[in-house]
Amino acid sequence: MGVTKTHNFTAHQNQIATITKVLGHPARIAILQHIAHTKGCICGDLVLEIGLAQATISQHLKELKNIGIIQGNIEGTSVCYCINQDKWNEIKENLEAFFNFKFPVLQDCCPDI
Amino acid sequence: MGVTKTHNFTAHQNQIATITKVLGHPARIAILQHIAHTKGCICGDLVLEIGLAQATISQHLKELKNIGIIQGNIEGTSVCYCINQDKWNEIKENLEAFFNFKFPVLQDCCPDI
DNA sequence: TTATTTAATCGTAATATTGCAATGAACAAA
DNA sequence: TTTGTTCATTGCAATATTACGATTAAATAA
Repeated sequence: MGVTKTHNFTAHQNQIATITKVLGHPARIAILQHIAHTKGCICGDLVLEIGLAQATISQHLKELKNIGIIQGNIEGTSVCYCINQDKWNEIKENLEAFFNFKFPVLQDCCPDI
Repeated sequence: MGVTKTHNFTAHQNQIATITKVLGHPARIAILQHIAHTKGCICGDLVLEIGLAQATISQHLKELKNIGIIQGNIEGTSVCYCINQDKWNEIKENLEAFFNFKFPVLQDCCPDI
């Protein structure tokens, strides 16, 4: 146990959960914000900015790369990370679609009882 | 070592991460969708619908309650869960604000190199 | 009262995540 | 070449999460 039963859920449910799971760590939120604001930056910048060990930052970057929201270009000994804006927008729209569910008007919690 | 360094991050970063972390499991996405579509339902319904044990569903419901996105009303031996629409909208706007970051026009990844 | 129903909680096992030191790989500079 | 720089990967320890059986608690029904 401890293993999520992915097969119990729809592809869409798993997709939303995969994305939000990656977003579900403050270091990764901070990394996204920093990269977005600086138009790309190398990993070393993030170590100073965020205050976690280089290995830890590298691991968080890997997870962000996994869902495609960032990409890295090698530049000599550095790596330049930046936001993949297409993927960013795709994820944004995906979450918006989830949250834009139209509730029945004036829904109460258990109104009949 | 397995413990997130919350103090390294801003309150806003932690807030976004807390919310997305809770959303980051397909069972919880499925639960939200089911509750939203049925205008509230008891826990037993979810066990049948989702195919996890009652204890597991109850645990997921607890996490959703923790961020306030659902609420439960006791009705005899049952509990009626429903979406807290105010909180739902608050979370929605929170995530939208995060994703509505305006990137500099025509940003390339490392355009100068 | 004694069942029955329903959901929360407890206890536990399996697995995942977080974080870091150490190491490795690739390149640049001397 | 050797040395230094930068980031990825490995290996490990600590902690968190997921899942479930068993139990408990609370309300209802018989």
